[in-house]
Amino acid sequence: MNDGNLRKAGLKVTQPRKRILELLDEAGNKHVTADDIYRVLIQAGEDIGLATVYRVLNQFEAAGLVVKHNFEGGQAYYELDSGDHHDHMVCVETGKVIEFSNAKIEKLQADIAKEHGYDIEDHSLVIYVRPKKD
Amino acid sequence: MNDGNLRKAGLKVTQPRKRILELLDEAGNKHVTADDIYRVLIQAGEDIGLATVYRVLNQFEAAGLVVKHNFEGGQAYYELDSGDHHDHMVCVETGKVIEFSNAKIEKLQADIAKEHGYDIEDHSLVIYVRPKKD
DNA sequence: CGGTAGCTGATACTAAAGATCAAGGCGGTG
DNA sequence: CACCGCCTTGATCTTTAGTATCAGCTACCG
Repeated sequence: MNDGNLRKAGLKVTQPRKRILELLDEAGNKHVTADDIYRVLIQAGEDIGLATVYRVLNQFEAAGLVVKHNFEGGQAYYELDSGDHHDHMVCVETGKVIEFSNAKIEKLQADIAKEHGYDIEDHSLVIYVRPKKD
Repeated sequence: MNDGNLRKAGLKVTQPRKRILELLDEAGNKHVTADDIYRVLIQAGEDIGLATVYRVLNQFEAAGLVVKHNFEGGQAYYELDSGDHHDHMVCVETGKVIEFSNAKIEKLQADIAKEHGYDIEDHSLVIYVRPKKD
């Protein structure tokens, strides 16, 4: 069923690509690293190489199947592209990631870009938070 | 003159630290990498190690003298902390970086965090833009 | 001026990610 | 349905950003 997405992207429907897509699907709106994916698949007895995971994730990103986030910490995080844009709030204590979207903020950004003579290509907003003190 | 800032941060006023501070000051609101700094200093005939540059930048960041940005591309960018918070707009065609700040956006972010039971610790907003078509 | 705590540069190391390449599998053609 | 070309794969080596280590040096307090 997901095979169609791969074909549309001009990618052969291979075992590793199917597995990785599946896994991203199961992860839902959790954000995983290339290494997370690799370890889970190895654990599951798959015969897969880390290089393949990186390669496939890049292809998925280029194809628009997947979104890549560069939070702090050096590692890239991936999630399936659900189509609806959203931003992220990361708790610096628990590491929890909350997704949100706010039309007003989006609008303000577009306005700011326009003021400077630009069009928005993309944007990345990450709010780092900690639990409210009682 | 800038020595005071170093002392306040509990750091000895050493040659490498003075040089790096100076260089950041000259850079103004341009954003430089650790490697940029290293290369410029070596070029200028200084006897400095790359490790020192990274170490000092971390200390400066911890002391609040410097702000570290994680744009896309894997390398961290640094700039002197001017005190007034601002966000960044990066032109994907020219690489130009424009700083801006918008009180409404800041306020909306605080509201969103509060709604979810969090306080804002920090945030990072980068808008990727391209010149408006005529 | 000394003594010492803190700093430095060289070097070795780690981790994330990309490049390479021989071997293998997908899928179009007959 | 078997074949063959070409895309893909896994293992491995390489690259790059950044950190850890450690012997020697230096700022700075008295």
